Amino acid sequence: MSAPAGAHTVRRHNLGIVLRQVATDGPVSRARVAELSGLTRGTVSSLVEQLLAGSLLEELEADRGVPGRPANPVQLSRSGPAALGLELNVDHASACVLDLSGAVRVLRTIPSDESSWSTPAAGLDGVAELATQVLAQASGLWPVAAVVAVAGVVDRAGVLQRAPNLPGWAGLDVGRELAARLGLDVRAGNEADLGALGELWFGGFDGRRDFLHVSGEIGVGAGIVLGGSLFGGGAGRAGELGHVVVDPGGAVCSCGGRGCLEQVAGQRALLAAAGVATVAELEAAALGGNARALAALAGAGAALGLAVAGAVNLLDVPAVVLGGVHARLGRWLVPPIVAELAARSLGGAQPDVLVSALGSQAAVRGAAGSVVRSVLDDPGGHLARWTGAG
Amino acid sequence: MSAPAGAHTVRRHNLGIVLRQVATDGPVSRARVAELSGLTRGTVSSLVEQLLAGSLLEELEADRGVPGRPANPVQLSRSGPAALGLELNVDHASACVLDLSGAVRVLRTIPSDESSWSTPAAGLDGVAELATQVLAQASGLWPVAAVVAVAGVVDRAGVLQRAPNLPGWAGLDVGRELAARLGLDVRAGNEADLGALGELWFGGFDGRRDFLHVSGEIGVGAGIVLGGSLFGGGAGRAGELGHVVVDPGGAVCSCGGRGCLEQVAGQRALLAAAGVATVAELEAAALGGNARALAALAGAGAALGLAVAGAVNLLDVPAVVLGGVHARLGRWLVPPIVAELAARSLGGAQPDVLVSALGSQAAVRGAAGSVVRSVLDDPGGHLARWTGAG
DNA sequence: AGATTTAGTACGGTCATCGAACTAACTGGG
DNA sequence: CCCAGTTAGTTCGATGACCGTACTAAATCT
Repeated sequence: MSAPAGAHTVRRHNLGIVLRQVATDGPVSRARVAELSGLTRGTVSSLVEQLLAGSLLEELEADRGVPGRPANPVQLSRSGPAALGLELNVDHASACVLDLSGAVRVLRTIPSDESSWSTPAAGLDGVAELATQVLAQASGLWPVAAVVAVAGVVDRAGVLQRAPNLPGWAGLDVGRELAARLGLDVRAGNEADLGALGELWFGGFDGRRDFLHVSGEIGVGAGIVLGGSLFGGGAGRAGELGHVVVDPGGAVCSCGGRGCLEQVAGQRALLAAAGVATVAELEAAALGGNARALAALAGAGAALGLAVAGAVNLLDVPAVVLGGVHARLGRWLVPPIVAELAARSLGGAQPDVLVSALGSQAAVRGAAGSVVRSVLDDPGGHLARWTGAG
Repeated sequence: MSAPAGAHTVRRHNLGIVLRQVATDGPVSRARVAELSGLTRGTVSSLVEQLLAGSLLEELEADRGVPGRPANPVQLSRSGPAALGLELNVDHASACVLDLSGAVRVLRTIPSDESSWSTPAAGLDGVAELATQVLAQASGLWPVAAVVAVAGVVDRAGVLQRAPNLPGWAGLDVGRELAARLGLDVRAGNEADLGALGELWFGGFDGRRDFLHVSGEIGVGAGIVLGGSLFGGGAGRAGELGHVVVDPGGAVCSCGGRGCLEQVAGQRALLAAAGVATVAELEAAALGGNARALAALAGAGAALGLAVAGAVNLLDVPAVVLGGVHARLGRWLVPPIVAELAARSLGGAQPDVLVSALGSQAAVRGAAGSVVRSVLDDPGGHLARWTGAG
């Protein structure tokens, strides 16, 4: 059953309404918030006062020039609570600080080849180190929480269940480990899922609230956004696209299966098939018309299309966004994907295939963004934690 | 943005809490509701009084025998508002009246071969007629709303988008049509979806809140329940399993495609393949070891398994429930489905394959149940409509 | 008969909203 | 230079709903 409501609940709810109204309508006066939200001006004033006191909002200078008493607009604070996003991937790690408005204040990515991070502990130390660095650079901001994107299946408790591409990491509670190192609340999430959220909030596909985000790194994951929120499936493990079988007789995968999608369309497999060492080389080869590179890309595209078609038909999703490394290779991957979808889509209209502008930054930004989102969703809870009892 | 909250909102929320507490804990005293819900006894008394006045609850005789002042338990009213569920299928129509407790008070099914209902209008009249009959039999109950299950794709506005098995019905706003005939609020929903909800609420798979319900009638649909509520996908059209291609070179389907699942596992196709006329005959033949019947069932099972495997992997659903006609044929269909799932399930555990006890009644009961649910979800709204302004 | 126990009611206090009246601060015109 | 007009924001009493506590009610147990 759910919790009983009281006056306190009402306050909490309305704090959220006001904060989100300010978030969507930029700098805005109390009077206008009242108009837009349906609350009275008096109530809005009281709510705004509390949000200002908790430095979730900040007041701007009065803007004169129009008749009437000048408004004192408020906006999301640029110097208060901040969101820390982390990403822990196979070949790189990233950290990113956002202010409440969602603006990127610091963002750093470092390579992390296996040699330098020989053990999970070393990797966690490395990420924690990176996090403290970016936080130090984010002057005037203090982190309220962090979310870390990891390349593996994270269960609802935050434990990394499976991570075929991060040997030795399975079973680790990454959130807890990092929380201990950083002295911050840290939750872990799937890299593909958080990438999808990053795309939703910062990707510039304005208004698209339903899509499937294919996140190609070493592995291949899919995050599903429906109705503007993440769809996790039955146990939060939906969208494990990387291990859909696209070639029953294909190469053996790290997951134990055979012919998994990521053995054809994952970064490592793709580079190997093209006979190059880096994504940049692959791009150059493809631009130069190299037949082997083009064939590898065509094969990857077809495999992606096959895997995505099933998801799209079943979930009735109107768009597919290519992210991660696949975004950089979009010009070659999109045509075979579109072709495959055309051949396989039932009844409904064929989904659009779009290319992410965020590319490999989607996951960190989504991770940080979900911290921002949690504050915006329940500012009352945030205030209680940080001013009432913290 | 969402609506501002006030004292009124709190009341509404708490009315729901109390009503649902009574719903789950059977006849229960005010004091116990207070204990369970976290509200105070005074508040619960006031809320219960309002629910009694609106005849959503009814008071039972005091139960003596224990020390202390005897409790005056309340329970969901058995003689107040009722829910009307309707089903409009290819070869039958049903109507069902539930009281607030979810108990079936009247349930009738009539055959509806194409000859008797030559036009949609005739069909609608027939269903309306059936509805008035069952309502007349439900003495002491007055219907607050109805939901009608139809064998086709219903969009969010309630319009029947596609109905390959109900020629001439596409484009019809079935809810509005029946509302006009019955003088009741009627919403339309997909038969497979409502069947899944029926299974969730009345199927006896206690505690299972995540499953895929395959509803086999003339067509084959799937309703997906995740976390105890229906998953509709991007545009509410998720789970159109019947037209997944399972045999690219197979028979032409009414949807225009080729080799659709329902051309192998739908009732009509299954009977044809087995060379019998009715489901009862098919059962008898299979029990008698008839080779053709067994082969038809094995083929249908394999095709179902293939179609379901994709859904199960993508959505991460831990169980599959066979409903409709497929429930009756469960003993022959389950083994090939299990085999196919075993061959195709990735990483996670293999889902259970269960057989519905409700069979073809799942959809009507789910339809009526969703009316009950809407009252339980927002009794304040219900009271406002029926006692405040109606 | 009185103690004990539990159910339900009554009442004052608190909190957050609303509506309306009020004050504040600016523009623009005479 | 001053005053009307306009819009922003605050103040204050009323309302509604909850909570906590104290009270009454109606049984069983000793």
